[in-house]
Amino acid sequence: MKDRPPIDRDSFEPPYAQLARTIRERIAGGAYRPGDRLPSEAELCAAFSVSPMTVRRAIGELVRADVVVTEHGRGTFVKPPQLAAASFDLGDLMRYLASPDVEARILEARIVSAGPRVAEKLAREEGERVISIKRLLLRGDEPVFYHSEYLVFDPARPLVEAELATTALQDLFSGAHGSDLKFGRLTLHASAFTETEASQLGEQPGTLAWVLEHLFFDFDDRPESWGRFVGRADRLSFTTTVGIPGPQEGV
Amino acid sequence: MKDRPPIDRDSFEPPYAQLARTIRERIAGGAYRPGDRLPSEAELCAAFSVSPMTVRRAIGELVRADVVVTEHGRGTFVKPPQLAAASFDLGDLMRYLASPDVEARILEARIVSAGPRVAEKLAREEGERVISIKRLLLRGDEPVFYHSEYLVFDPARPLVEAELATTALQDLFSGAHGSDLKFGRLTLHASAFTETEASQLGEQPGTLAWVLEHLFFDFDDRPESWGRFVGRADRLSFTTTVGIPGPQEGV
DNA sequence: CGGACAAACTTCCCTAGACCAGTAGGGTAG
DNA sequence: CTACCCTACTGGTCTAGGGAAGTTTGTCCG
Repeated sequence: MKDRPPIDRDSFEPPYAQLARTIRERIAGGAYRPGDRLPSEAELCAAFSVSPMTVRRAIGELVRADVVVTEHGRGTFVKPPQLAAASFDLGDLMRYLASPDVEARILEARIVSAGPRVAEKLAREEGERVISIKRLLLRGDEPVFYHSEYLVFDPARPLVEAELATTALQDLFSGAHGSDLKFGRLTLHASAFTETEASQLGEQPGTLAWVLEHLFFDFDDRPESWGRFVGRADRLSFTTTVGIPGPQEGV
Repeated sequence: MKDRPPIDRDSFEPPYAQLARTIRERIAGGAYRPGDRLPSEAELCAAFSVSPMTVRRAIGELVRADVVVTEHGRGTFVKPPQLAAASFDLGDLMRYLASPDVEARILEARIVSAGPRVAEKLAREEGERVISIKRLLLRGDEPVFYHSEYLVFDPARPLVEAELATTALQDLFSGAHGSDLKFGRLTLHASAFTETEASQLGEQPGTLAWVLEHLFFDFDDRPESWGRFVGRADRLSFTTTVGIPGPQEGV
């Protein structure tokens, strides 16, 4: 029962991370099973010759990763994998769309009069002027996403041409239109292509589609932009892992 | 410029949380804009009369929430809302399905011979015996999800009757079939109802559907169960928020 | 036998420093 | 003018404790 991996003080991996990894590995190896109590903080301090703060931080990492749960006054317990803890990350999709071989082609960019739906989303009056931008996202020569977006029209801040460039994707994902935005709300749902979308993407109307809707607000909590990405659903799925992944996981 | 909210030592909210909240509010209020540098740790220590560790913890929370980003040697900076940081949580859906007014009705539970697809998913030979369970999840009297699941058949561990009870949903989401599972992989994709699914749910075949597929592994990294939830897509969407939500957010 | 209480645990949060490492700016030697 | 280095400032990590608060257990007393 000798601790094979105590703590390597010369490693680049800081002690708290080594400790967190070690505990994780022991759980993955079955040394601690779901429901079991981990050694107390004091015991871990002694066993690994680190200070309480270091132990607390290591445990904190595991708590955040939903691997263990702490109960005040009772102890720290190993959690079974929880379906409810699952969350699907948009990061991979966004990084893919922001990659160099994906380009955005502007189909249309003009000032239009807000229809009822746009007016409601942007909290403006119907008929007010808004900027309409329609983009096609292509990977190589193949269209993968259709993007339609409406921005509130502010005469004081004329439409920046740079935002319309094909390189705007970068900003679109990292800092969306300058940095005057406070927060955004995203909604993912499944739908079917409309006529317009289908023709632009070269698909049949009614084909299964993902719709990712985004609504961004400025620092006065007023809607600033509203738009949606539409793409074929059968080419994209979201995958995630709960619990402690096996050895070859990580993509 | 007097700090109105220093730190209330008598509050139930611990200082690190008060500090994190205060900084968050200042960002939300526009005092610090995206790209701005926050006061340094030392300055925050002095301004709020707390120790460095407390400041670090507060900042750590904000980093984790993707509100700020720290750069070693340079400072801590406010992040604009990032699309790539978005993740869709299954928690709400799971809590909804686990609520008391949702019940699971067993349609079928028997031992079958593994077909090619099941055999591949469970890493077994085709023709081996597996347990097949089909459930209907009802809210009130209305079916909302169809659940099909295959478990490896282990004669040593006979099928627990409790797992088949209509109350099994609880376990299904929190600890899935005892606690012998190490991790699970979940995949979400959009699809259309098959004949079987449609008839069970009282829908038309071809209707848009969500499919949530789950594959659980035991502590030897062997697949233990594989199954999928299928439900109407037009009644369910996933919503999330990036950046700092406005005042009335939080559902 | 039963209930109150105290001790011994546990986690939680904090202090007040220390040293290391990365960055930026200014001054100096070439 | 350029290249270099030195210094001040930044976050990153850790130490070695402390007191507060929740839980469990066992003991003592009625």
